[in-house]
Amino acid sequence: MDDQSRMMQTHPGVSLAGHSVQGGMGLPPHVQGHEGADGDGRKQDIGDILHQIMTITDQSLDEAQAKKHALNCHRMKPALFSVLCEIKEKTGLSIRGAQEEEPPDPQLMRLDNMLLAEGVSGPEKGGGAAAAAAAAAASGGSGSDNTAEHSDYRAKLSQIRQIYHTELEKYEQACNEFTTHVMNLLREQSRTRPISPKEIERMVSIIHRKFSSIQMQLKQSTCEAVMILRSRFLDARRKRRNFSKQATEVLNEYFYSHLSNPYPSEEAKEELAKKCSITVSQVSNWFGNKRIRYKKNIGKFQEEANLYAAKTAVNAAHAVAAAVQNSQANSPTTPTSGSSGSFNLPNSGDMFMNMQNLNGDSYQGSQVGANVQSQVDSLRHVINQTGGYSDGLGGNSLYSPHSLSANGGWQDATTPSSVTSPTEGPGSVHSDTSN
DNA sequence: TGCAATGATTGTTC
DNA sequence: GAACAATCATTGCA
Repeated sequence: MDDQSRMMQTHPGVSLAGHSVQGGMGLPPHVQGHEGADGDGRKQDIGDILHQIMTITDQSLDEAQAKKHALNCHRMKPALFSVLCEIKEKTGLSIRGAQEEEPPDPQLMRLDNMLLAEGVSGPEKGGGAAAAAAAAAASGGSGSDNTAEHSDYRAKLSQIRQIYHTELEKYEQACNEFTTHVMNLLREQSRTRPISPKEIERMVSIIHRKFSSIQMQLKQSTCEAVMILRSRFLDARRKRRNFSKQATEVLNEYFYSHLSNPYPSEEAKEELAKKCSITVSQVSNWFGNKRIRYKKNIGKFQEEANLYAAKTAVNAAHAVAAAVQNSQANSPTTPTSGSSGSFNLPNSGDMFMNMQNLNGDSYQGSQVGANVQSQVDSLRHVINQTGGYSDGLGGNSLYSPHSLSANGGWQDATTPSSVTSPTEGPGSVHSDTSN
Protein backbone atom coordinates (compact mmCIF):
# COMPACT_ATOMS: atom_id res chain seq x y z
CA MET A 1 0.00 0.00 0.00
CA ASP A 2 2.85 2.37 0.75
CA ASP A 3 4.29 1.62 -2.63
CA GLN A 4 1.05 2.42 -4.27
CA SER A 5 0.60 5.69 -2.47
CA ARG A 6 4.13 6.69 -3.24
CA MET A 7 3.76 5.86 -6.88
CA MET A 8 0.47 7.64 -7.11
CA GLN A 9 1.91 10.75 -5.61
CA THR A 10 4.92 10.82 -7.85
CA HIS A 11 2.99 10.45 -11.11
CA PRO A 12 0.09 12.77 -11.19
CA GLY A 13 -2.09 13.02 -14.22
CA VAL A 14 -0.84 10.20 -16.39
CA SER A 15 -2.81 9.73 -19.53
CA LEU A 16 -3.83 6.28 -20.60
CA ALA A 17 -3.51 5.41 -24.27
CA GLY A 18 -4.22 8.83 -25.39
CA HIS A 19 -7.17 9.38 -23.07
CA SER A 20 -6.97 12.08 -20.61
CA VAL A 21 -7.58 10.56 -17.24
CA GLN A 22 -7.56 13.82 -15.48
CA GLY A 23 -10.91 14.42 -14.06
CA GLY A 24 -11.48 10.97 -12.52
CA MET A 25 -13.35 9.23 -15.28
CA GLY A 26 -14.92 5.97 -14.48
CA LEU A 27 -15.03 6.55 -10.76
CA PRO A 28 -17.98 6.12 -8.47
CA PRO A 29 -19.71 9.35 -7.63
CA HIS A 30 -18.25 9.61 -4.14
CA VAL A 31 -14.75 9.21 -5.54
CA GLN A 32 -15.41 11.22 -8.58
CA GLY A 33 -16.28 14.37 -6.72
CA HIS A 34 -17.59 17.27 -8.75
CA GLU A 35 -17.24 15.61 -12.14
CA GLY A 36 -19.74 13.42 -13.91
CA ALA A 37 -22.24 15.55 -15.72
CA ASP A 38 -21.51 13.72 -18.90
CA GLY A 39 -22.63 10.15 -18.05
CA ASP A 40 -22.16 8.67 -21.51
CA GLY A 41 -18.64 9.97 -21.84
CA ARG A 42 -17.83 8.46 -18.45
CA LYS A 43 -19.12 5.05 -19.46
CA GLN A 44 -17.08 5.28 -22.59
CA ASP A 45 -13.95 6.01 -20.55
CA ILE A 46 -14.59 3.11 -18.22
CA GLY A 47 -15.09 0.83 -21.17
CA ASP A 48 -11.82 1.95 -22.64
CA ILE A 49 -9.90 1.37 -19.47
CA LEU A 50 -11.43 -2.06 -18.98
CA HIS A 51 -10.65 -2.91 -22.54
CA GLN A 52 -7.06 -1.87 -22.07
CA ILE A 53 -6.83 -3.97 -18.93
CA MET A 54 -8.31 -6.98 -20.65
CA THR A 55 -6.09 -6.72 -23.67
CA ILE A 56 -2.94 -6.01 -21.73
CA THR A 57 -1.93 -9.67 -21.92
CA ASP A 58 -2.12 -9.59 -25.72
CA GLN A 59 0.40 -6.84 -25.94
CA SER A 60 4.14 -7.12 -25.99
CA LEU A 61 5.88 -7.31 -22.65
CA ASP A 62 7.39 -3.87 -22.84
CA GLU A 63 4.18 -2.31 -23.98
CA ALA A 64 2.25 -4.14 -21.29
CA GLN A 65 4.74 -3.14 -18.65
CA ALA A 66 4.44 0.46 -19.71
CA LYS A 67 0.66 0.34 -19.53
CA LYS A 68 0.77 -1.46 -16.25
CA HIS A 69 3.04 1.17 -14.92
CA ALA A 70 0.76 3.89 -16.25
CA LEU A 71 -2.19 2.26 -14.53
CA ASN A 72 -0.23 1.91 -11.31
CA CYS A 73 0.70 5.51 -11.45
CA HIS A 74 -2.74 6.77 -12.19
CA ARG A 75 -3.56 9.52 -9.76
CA MET A 76 -6.90 8.00 -8.92
CA LYS A 77 -5.49 4.63 -8.09
CA PRO A 78 -5.40 5.15 -4.30
CA ALA A 79 -9.03 6.13 -4.31
CA LEU A 80 -10.00 3.20 -6.49
CA PHE A 81 -7.88 0.90 -4.40
CA SER A 82 -9.53 1.97 -1.17
CA VAL A 83 -12.97 1.45 -2.67
CA LEU A 84 -12.07 -2.03 -3.82
CA CYS A 85 -10.58 -2.82 -0.43
CA GLU A 86 -13.76 -1.63 1.22
CA ILE A 87 -15.93 -3.79 -1.01
CA LYS A 88 -13.69 -6.79 -0.49
CA GLU A 89 -13.69 -6.27 3.26
CA LYS A 90 -17.50 -6.19 3.29
CA THR A 91 -17.89 -9.33 1.25
CA GLY A 92 -15.08 -11.00 3.14
CA LEU A 93 -16.72 -10.41 6.50
CA SER A 94 -19.51 -12.83 5.86
CA ILE A 95 -17.07 -15.53 4.82
CA ARG A 96 -14.77 -14.84 7.73
CA GLY A 97 -17.64 -14.85 10.18
CA ALA A 98 -18.51 -18.36 9.14
CA GLN A 99 -14.95 -19.57 9.24
CA GLU A 100 -13.52 -18.10 12.39
CA GLU A 101 -13.78 -19.35 15.94
CA GLU A 102 -14.35 -22.95 15.04
CA PRO A 103 -14.44 -25.22 18.09
CA PRO A 104 -11.74 -27.89 18.21
CA ASP A 105 -12.75 -30.83 16.11
CA PRO A 106 -13.87 -33.62 18.51
CA GLN A 107 -12.84 -36.29 16.06
CA LEU A 108 -9.37 -34.83 15.82
CA MET A 109 -9.16 -34.68 19.60
CA ARG A 110 -10.25 -38.29 19.82
CA LEU A 111 -7.63 -39.35 17.31
CA ASP A 112 -4.96 -37.35 19.11
CA ASN A 113 -5.87 -38.92 22.44
CA MET A 114 -5.85 -42.37 20.97
CA LEU A 115 -2.49 -41.92 19.29
CA LEU A 116 -1.12 -40.57 22.52
CA ALA A 117 -2.51 -43.49 24.50
CA GLU A 118 -1.11 -46.00 22.05
CA GLY A 119 2.29 -44.35 22.26
CA VAL A 120 2.30 -43.40 18.58
CA SER A 121 2.30 -39.67 19.10
CA GLY A 122 3.90 -37.86 21.98
CA PRO A 123 7.09 -38.94 23.72
CA GLU A 124 8.18 -42.46 22.98
CA LYS A 125 7.57 -44.75 25.91
CA GLY A 126 8.98 -48.02 24.77
CA GLY A 127 6.88 -48.21 21.64
CA GLY A 128 3.68 -49.33 23.29
CA ALA A 129 5.32 -51.65 25.75
CA ALA A 130 2.82 -50.60 28.36
CA ALA A 131 -0.07 -51.43 26.05
CA ALA A 132 1.45 -54.78 25.26
CA ALA A 133 2.03 -55.53 28.91
CA ALA A 134 -1.51 -54.52 29.79
CA ALA A 135 -2.88 -56.72 27.06
CA ALA A 136 -0.73 -59.57 28.26
CA ALA A 137 -2.07 -59.19 31.77
CA ALA A 138 -5.62 -59.01 30.50
CA SER A 139 -5.21 -62.13 28.42
CA GLY A 140 -3.92 -63.98 31.43
CA GLY A 141 -0.76 -64.94 29.69
CA SER A 142 2.22 -65.94 31.74
CA GLY A 143 4.34 -63.26 30.15
CA SER A 144 7.37 -65.29 29.22
CA ASP A 145 5.60 -67.26 26.52
CA ASN A 146 4.30 -64.06 25.00
CA THR A 147 7.53 -62.14 25.10
CA ALA A 148 8.48 -62.89 21.51
CA GLU A 149 5.06 -61.91 20.24
CA HIS A 150 5.07 -58.74 22.29
CA SER A 151 8.45 -57.73 20.96
CA ASP A 152 7.05 -58.32 17.49
CA TYR A 153 4.08 -56.16 18.41
CA ARG A 154 6.36 -53.44 19.72
CA ALA A 155 8.47 -53.58 16.58
CA LYS A 156 5.42 -53.20 14.37
CA LEU A 157 4.06 -50.40 16.53
CA SER A 158 7.41 -48.70 16.32
CA GLN A 159 7.26 -48.95 12.54
CA ILE A 160 3.83 -47.36 12.52
CA ARG A 161 5.10 -44.64 14.81
CA GLN A 162 8.06 -43.95 12.56
CA ILE A 163 5.95 -43.76 9.42
CA TYR A 164 3.47 -41.53 11.19
CA HIS A 165 6.13 -39.08 12.30
CA THR A 166 7.86 -39.05 8.91
CA GLU A 167 4.61 -38.33 7.14
CA LEU A 168 3.64 -35.73 9.70
CA GLU A 169 6.95 -34.00 9.24
CA LYS A 170 6.50 -34.04 5.46
CA TYR A 171 3.05 -32.53 5.77
CA GLU A 172 4.28 -29.83 8.09
CA GLN A 173 7.15 -28.98 5.83
CA ALA A 174 4.92 -28.88 2.79
CA CYS A 175 2.44 -26.74 4.67
CA ASN A 176 5.12 -24.25 5.66
CA GLU A 177 6.56 -24.10 2.18
CA PHE A 178 3.21 -23.62 0.58
CA THR A 179 2.20 -20.99 3.11
CA THR A 180 5.40 -19.03 2.53
CA HIS A 181 4.93 -19.28 -1.19
CA VAL A 182 1.34 -18.07 -1.05
CA MET A 183 2.24 -15.24 1.30
CA ASN A 184 5.00 -14.05 -1.00
CA LEU A 185 2.68 -14.28 -3.94
CA LEU A 186 -0.04 -12.33 -2.20
CA ARG A 187 2.39 -9.69 -0.99
CA GLU A 188 3.63 -9.31 -4.51
CA GLN A 189 0.13 -9.09 -5.87
CA SER A 190 -0.91 -6.66 -3.20
CA ARG A 191 0.99 -4.07 -5.21
CA THR A 192 -1.55 -4.33 -7.97
CA ARG A 193 -4.57 -5.88 -6.28
CA PRO A 194 -6.47 -4.81 -3.19
CA ILE A 195 -5.07 -7.41 -0.82
CA SER A 196 -4.90 -6.44 2.83
CA PRO A 197 -2.68 -8.15 5.44
CA LYS A 198 -5.81 -9.49 7.07
CA GLU A 199 -6.67 -11.23 3.88
CA ILE A 200 -3.25 -12.77 3.73
CA GLU A 201 -3.72 -14.00 7.29
CA ARG A 202 -7.06 -15.46 6.34
CA MET A 203 -5.55 -17.20 3.38
CA VAL A 204 -2.85 -18.66 5.60
CA SER A 205 -5.44 -19.99 8.00
CA ILE A 206 -7.34 -21.56 5.11
CA ILE A 207 -4.16 -23.29 3.99
CA HIS A 208 -3.56 -24.52 7.52
CA ARG A 209 -7.07 -25.86 7.74
CA LYS A 210 -6.62 -27.74 4.50
CA PHE A 211 -3.39 -29.22 5.67
CA SER A 212 -4.81 -30.14 9.04
CA SER A 213 -7.58 -32.04 7.29
CA ILE A 214 -4.88 -33.99 5.49
CA GLN A 215 -3.18 -34.55 8.84
CA MET A 216 -6.44 -35.84 10.23
CA GLN A 217 -6.58 -38.42 7.47
CA LEU A 218 -3.06 -39.45 8.35
CA LYS A 219 -4.01 -39.77 12.01
CA GLN A 220 -7.10 -41.74 11.13
CA SER A 221 -5.12 -44.15 9.00
CA THR A 222 -2.55 -44.54 11.77
CA CYS A 223 -5.27 -45.29 14.31
CA GLU A 224 -6.74 -47.91 12.02
CA ALA A 225 -3.33 -49.49 11.57
CA VAL A 226 -2.81 -49.61 15.33
CA MET A 227 -6.24 -51.13 15.85
CA ILE A 228 -5.57 -53.82 13.29
CA LEU A 229 -2.21 -54.50 14.89
CA ARG A 230 -3.79 -54.73 18.31
CA SER A 231 -6.50 -57.08 17.18
CA ARG A 232 -3.97 -59.18 15.34
CA PHE A 233 -1.49 -59.45 18.18
CA LEU A 234 -3.36 -58.81 21.34
CA ASP A 235 -6.84 -60.18 20.85
CA ALA A 236 -7.34 -62.33 23.89
CA ARG A 237 -9.39 -64.82 21.94
CA ARG A 238 -6.44 -65.49 19.71
CA LYS A 239 -4.23 -65.85 22.75
CA ARG A 240 -6.54 -68.15 24.61
CA ARG A 241 -4.83 -70.62 26.83
CA ASN A 242 -6.59 -73.26 28.82
CA PHE A 243 -6.36 -72.79 32.55
CA SER A 244 -4.11 -75.11 34.45
CA LYS A 245 -5.57 -78.32 35.76
CA GLN A 246 -5.16 -77.10 39.31
CA ALA A 247 -7.00 -73.87 38.50
CA THR A 248 -9.87 -75.72 36.89
CA GLU A 249 -9.97 -77.99 39.91
CA VAL A 250 -10.24 -75.08 42.30
CA LEU A 251 -12.96 -73.42 40.25
CA ASN A 252 -14.91 -76.61 39.86
CA GLU A 253 -14.67 -77.33 43.56
CA TYR A 254 -16.12 -73.96 44.32
CA PHE A 255 -18.80 -74.30 41.68
CA TYR A 256 -20.04 -77.70 42.80
CA SER A 257 -19.77 -76.90 46.47
CA HIS A 258 -21.93 -73.84 45.85
CA LEU A 259 -24.18 -75.43 43.33
CA SER A 260 -27.22 -74.08 45.10
CA ASN A 261 -26.02 -70.60 44.38
CA PRO A 262 -22.92 -70.52 42.22
CA TYR A 263 -22.41 -66.78 42.31
CA PRO A 264 -19.16 -65.97 44.05
CA SER A 265 -18.87 -62.59 45.72
CA GLU A 266 -16.21 -60.14 44.66
CA GLU A 267 -14.09 -61.26 47.60
CA ALA A 268 -14.56 -64.88 46.64
CA LYS A 269 -13.67 -64.10 43.05
CA GLU A 270 -10.52 -62.36 44.15
CA GLU A 271 -9.62 -65.29 46.34
CA LEU A 272 -10.24 -67.75 43.53
CA ALA A 273 -8.32 -65.59 41.10
CA LYS A 274 -5.37 -65.55 43.46
CA LYS A 275 -5.51 -69.29 43.96
CA CYS A 276 -5.76 -69.99 40.26
CA SER A 277 -3.30 -67.32 39.15
CA ILE A 278 -5.87 -65.76 36.85
CA THR A 279 -7.71 -62.45 36.84
CA VAL A 280 -11.00 -61.71 38.56
CA SER A 281 -12.66 -61.16 35.21
CA GLN A 282 -11.44 -64.57 34.10
CA VAL A 283 -13.07 -66.02 37.19
CA SER A 284 -16.27 -64.21 36.28
CA ASN A 285 -16.05 -65.49 32.73
CA TRP A 286 -15.43 -68.99 33.95
CA PHE A 287 -18.45 -68.94 36.25
CA GLY A 288 -20.59 -67.36 33.57
CA ASN A 289 -19.65 -70.05 31.09
CA LYS A 290 -19.97 -72.77 33.68
CA ARG A 291 -23.44 -71.77 34.81
CA ILE A 292 -24.71 -71.56 31.26
CA ARG A 293 -23.16 -74.80 30.14
CA TYR A 294 -24.16 -76.64 33.26
CA LYS A 295 -27.72 -75.48 32.94
CA LYS A 296 -27.83 -76.36 29.26
CA ASN A 297 -26.60 -79.85 29.76
CA ILE A 298 -26.99 -81.00 33.34
CA GLY A 299 -26.75 -84.62 32.38
CA LYS A 300 -23.33 -84.16 30.95
CA PHE A 301 -22.06 -82.60 34.15
CA GLN A 302 -23.56 -85.20 36.50
CA GLU A 303 -20.44 -87.23 36.74
CA GLU A 304 -18.29 -84.20 37.30
CA ALA A 305 -20.71 -82.94 39.93
CA ASN A 306 -20.64 -86.25 41.77
CA LEU A 307 -16.89 -86.35 41.65
CA TYR A 308 -16.41 -82.90 43.12
CA ALA A 309 -19.19 -83.34 45.64
CA ALA A 310 -17.59 -86.47 46.99
CA LYS A 311 -14.22 -84.85 47.04
CA THR A 312 -15.47 -81.83 48.90
CA ALA A 313 -17.42 -84.00 51.28
CA VAL A 314 -14.28 -85.79 52.32
CA ASN A 315 -12.61 -82.46 52.93
CA ALA A 316 -15.64 -81.33 54.87
CA ALA A 317 -15.60 -84.39 57.05
CA HIS A 318 -11.98 -83.79 57.88
CA ALA A 319 -12.57 -80.16 58.57
CA VAL A 320 -15.56 -80.83 60.77
CA ALA A 321 -13.72 -83.49 62.70
CA ALA A 322 -10.88 -81.09 63.26
CA ALA A 323 -13.28 -78.38 64.28
CA VAL A 324 -15.04 -80.63 66.72
CA GLN A 325 -11.75 -81.61 68.23
CA ASN A 326 -10.73 -78.02 68.43
CA SER A 327 -14.00 -76.98 69.96
CA GLN A 328 -13.84 -79.68 72.56
CA ALA A 329 -10.31 -78.78 73.42
CA ASN A 330 -11.18 -75.12 73.83
CA SER A 331 -14.27 -75.59 75.95
CA PRO A 332 -14.46 -79.14 77.20
CA THR A 333 -17.21 -78.44 79.71
CA THR A 334 -19.54 -76.54 77.43
CA PRO A 335 -19.15 -77.93 73.92
CA THR A 336 -22.22 -76.21 72.57
CA SER A 337 -21.77 -72.82 74.12
CA GLY A 338 -21.32 -70.13 71.51
CA SER A 339 -18.13 -68.24 71.94
CA SER A 340 -17.72 -64.93 70.16
CA GLY A 341 -17.71 -65.24 66.40
CA SER A 342 -17.95 -68.99 66.50
CA PHE A 343 -20.77 -71.35 65.81
CA ASN A 344 -22.37 -74.28 67.57
CA LEU A 345 -20.91 -77.57 66.68
CA PRO A 346 -23.38 -80.30 67.21
CA ASN A 347 -21.75 -83.54 68.09
CA SER A 348 -24.36 -85.71 66.59
CA GLY A 349 -25.10 -86.84 63.11
CA ASP A 350 -27.68 -84.14 62.53
CA MET A 351 -25.14 -81.41 62.60
CA PHE A 352 -25.57 -80.69 58.92
CA MET A 353 -29.27 -80.35 59.34
CA ASN A 354 -28.72 -77.83 62.07
CA MET A 355 -26.18 -76.01 59.99
CA GLN A 356 -28.67 -75.48 57.29
CA ASN A 357 -30.49 -73.09 59.54
CA LEU A 358 -27.49 -71.10 60.50
CA ASN A 359 -27.37 -67.61 59.31
CA GLY A 360 -24.25 -66.84 57.37
CA ASP A 361 -23.40 -63.96 59.66
CA SER A 362 -22.78 -66.29 62.52
CA TYR A 363 -19.72 -67.57 60.73
CA GLN A 364 -17.99 -64.29 60.56
CA GLY A 365 -14.54 -64.21 61.95
CA SER A 366 -14.03 -67.93 61.76
CA GLN A 367 -11.93 -69.51 59.08
CA VAL A 368 -13.20 -72.92 60.04
CA GLY A 369 -16.74 -71.68 59.84
CA ALA A 370 -16.15 -70.31 56.40
CA ASN A 371 -14.88 -73.61 55.18
CA VAL A 372 -17.60 -75.56 56.84
CA GLN A 373 -20.33 -73.49 55.32
CA SER A 374 -19.19 -74.19 51.80
CA GLN A 375 -18.69 -77.80 52.63
CA VAL A 376 -22.18 -78.11 53.95
CA ASP A 377 -23.39 -77.80 50.41
CA SER A 378 -21.22 -80.66 49.37
CA LEU A 379 -22.24 -82.77 52.32
CA ARG A 380 -25.87 -82.15 51.63
CA HIS A 381 -25.08 -83.14 48.11
CA VAL A 382 -23.63 -86.42 49.28
CA ILE A 383 -26.45 -86.90 51.73
CA ASN A 384 -28.82 -86.42 48.89
CA GLN A 385 -26.94 -88.93 46.85
CA THR A 386 -26.96 -91.53 49.54
CA GLY A 387 -30.25 -90.63 51.02
CA GLY A 388 -32.57 -91.65 48.26
CA TYR A 389 -32.29 -88.71 45.93
CA SER A 390 -31.90 -91.25 43.20
CA ASP A 391 -34.73 -91.48 40.79
CA GLY A 392 -33.76 -95.00 39.99
CA LEU A 393 -32.00 -94.17 36.76
CA GLY A 394 -28.60 -95.31 37.90
CA GLY A 395 -25.44 -93.67 39.14
CA ASN A 396 -25.52 -90.75 36.82
CA SER A 397 -28.71 -89.55 38.33
CA LEU A 398 -27.58 -89.67 41.89
CA TYR A 399 -27.21 -85.98 42.07
CA SER A 400 -29.84 -83.52 41.10
CA PRO A 401 -29.26 -79.80 41.19
CA HIS A 402 -31.96 -79.04 43.69
CA SER A 403 -31.63 -75.34 43.36
CA LEU A 404 -32.26 -75.04 39.68
CA SER A 405 -35.63 -73.54 39.17
CA ALA A 406 -38.13 -74.76 36.67
CA ASN A 407 -37.26 -72.04 34.21
CA GLY A 408 -33.64 -73.01 34.28
CA GLY A 409 -32.35 -70.34 36.63
CA TRP A 410 -30.88 -70.72 40.09
CA GLN A 411 -33.72 -70.04 42.51
CA ASP A 412 -31.54 -68.30 45.03
CA ALA A 413 -29.56 -66.30 42.62
CA THR A 414 -31.22 -63.07 43.60
CA THR A 415 -28.36 -62.06 45.84
CA PRO A 416 -25.38 -63.51 44.10
CA SER A 417 -22.92 -60.99 45.32
CA SER A 418 -23.09 -62.21 48.87
CA VAL A 419 -21.94 -65.71 48.27
CA THR A 420 -18.75 -66.77 49.94
CA SER A 421 -15.74 -68.71 48.92
CA PRO A 422 -14.75 -71.96 50.58
CA THR A 423 -11.34 -70.55 51.11
CA GLU A 424 -12.12 -67.03 52.02
CA GLY A 425 -10.65 -65.52 55.09
CA PRO A 426 -12.13 -63.91 58.17
CA GLY A 427 -14.33 -60.93 57.72
CA SER A 428 -15.98 -62.12 54.57
CA VAL A 429 -19.70 -61.90 54.23
CA HIS A 430 -21.45 -65.21 54.26
CA SER A 431 -24.94 -65.63 53.07
CA ASP A 432 -24.82 -68.71 50.97
CA THR A 433 -27.67 -70.06 52.99
CA SER A 434 -30.16 -70.35 50.25
CA ASN A 435 -31.27 -73.74 51.50
C1' DT B 1 -8.25 -83.38 10.28
C1' DG B 2 -12.58 -83.13 12.49
C1' DC B 3 -14.73 -82.18 16.56
C1' DA B 4 -15.63 -81.39 21.37
C1' DA B 5 -14.06 -78.48 25.01
C1' DT B 6 -13.16 -74.06 26.58
C1' DG B 7 -11.91 -69.15 27.40
C1' DA B 8 -13.30 -64.70 25.66
C1' DT B 9 -16.34 -61.32 23.48
C1' DT B 10 -20.62 -59.17 22.32
C1' DG B 11 -25.37 -57.86 22.62
C1' DT B 12 -29.40 -58.04 25.50
C1' DT B 13 -31.96 -58.00 29.70
C1' DC B 14 -33.01 -56.77 34.24
C1' DG C 1 -23.23 -53.22 36.35
C1' DA C 2 -23.91 -58.15 36.63
C1' DA C 3 -25.78 -62.12 34.51
C1' DC C 4 -27.37 -64.46 30.57
C1' DA C 5 -27.21 -66.29 25.92
C1' DA C 6 -25.15 -66.67 21.60
C1' DT C 7 -21.15 -66.77 19.27
C1' DC C 8 -16.26 -66.62 18.10
C1' DA C 9 -11.61 -68.38 18.13
C1' DT C 10 -8.43 -71.38 19.85
C1' DT C 11 -6.84 -75.69 22.04
C1' DG C 12 -6.28 -80.45 22.54
C1' DC C 13 -7.41 -85.03 21.59
C1' DA C 14 -8.81 -89.21 18.96
